[in-house]
Amino acid sequence: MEISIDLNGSDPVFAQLIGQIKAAVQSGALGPGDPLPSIRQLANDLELNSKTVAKAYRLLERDSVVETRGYRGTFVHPEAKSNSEVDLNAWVNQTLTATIAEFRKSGVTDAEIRNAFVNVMNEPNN
Amino acid sequence: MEISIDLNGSDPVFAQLIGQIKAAVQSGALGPGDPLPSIRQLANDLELNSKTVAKAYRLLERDSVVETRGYRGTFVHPEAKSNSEVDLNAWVNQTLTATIAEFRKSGVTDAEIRNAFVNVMNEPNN
DNA sequence: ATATGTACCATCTTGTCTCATGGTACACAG
DNA sequence: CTGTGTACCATGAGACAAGATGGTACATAT
Repeated sequence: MEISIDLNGSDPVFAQLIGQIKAAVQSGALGPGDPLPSIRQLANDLELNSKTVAKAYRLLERDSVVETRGYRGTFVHPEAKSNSEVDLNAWVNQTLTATIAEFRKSGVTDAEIRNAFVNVMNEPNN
Repeated sequence: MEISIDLNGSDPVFAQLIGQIKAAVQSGALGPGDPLPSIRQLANDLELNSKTVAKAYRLLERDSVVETRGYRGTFVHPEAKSNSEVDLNAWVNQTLTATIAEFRKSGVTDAEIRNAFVNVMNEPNN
């Protein structure tokens, strides 16, 4: 499992980590149950902050590509391969595109859309 | 038609202008066909930049509260009263609230939602 | 002791958007 | 020549968030 990080790239580091691990899963380089390097270990190898690696692992676990077993470490999820193909962000992107297109078609200003957006995001609701 | 602007308020100036003109329409102080002060005139009276007043007028016309007749000036729209009750922003707010709630329910991070949002807003599509 | 993931505190830089400002210019009509 | 709305150029201040960093601490189990 070789991971290379481009600090000068436009993609954030944590996203590069996610992308490369997902790619390794899909190519078969990483199989179900395979152990991943520990957060601190990987951070040390790549000379990154442990919080950055932790962030990538946290998101990978939310997508069920990775499984964390407490103090025992992090492992590839049994259904990692199929789960790594699901793109939550693509769905969010499509939905937002359609919604915003409708707003604009109705004459709503981009500034108004952005304004409403931050209002909704910052509301104490759920 | 008396308009007072609070520079220290949290609401932006152009929004205060819109609000007060809509209020004047709903109270009957301004009736259909009544002329509004010209952009430069009002800007001068309130010691504002003409672009700020122009912004307010532009949005009022989009909402059909006001009618611009080219070089002749700006006038209250025939159906200004009913149109000034329609709240475009409320619709945007409700729609976004529902959409975002669904995202969150699916485990999407706020940071991811925000990221997707700015991507969609900045896309060169229409 | 050592190592696991995780949680909280915090700072800093970078980037982007809003709001409001200013200047200049145009076509139009009185 | 003056006044209408409108359109471009541009800039500055302020707010906000992402990304990444650092330190400290915890319960867990070997």
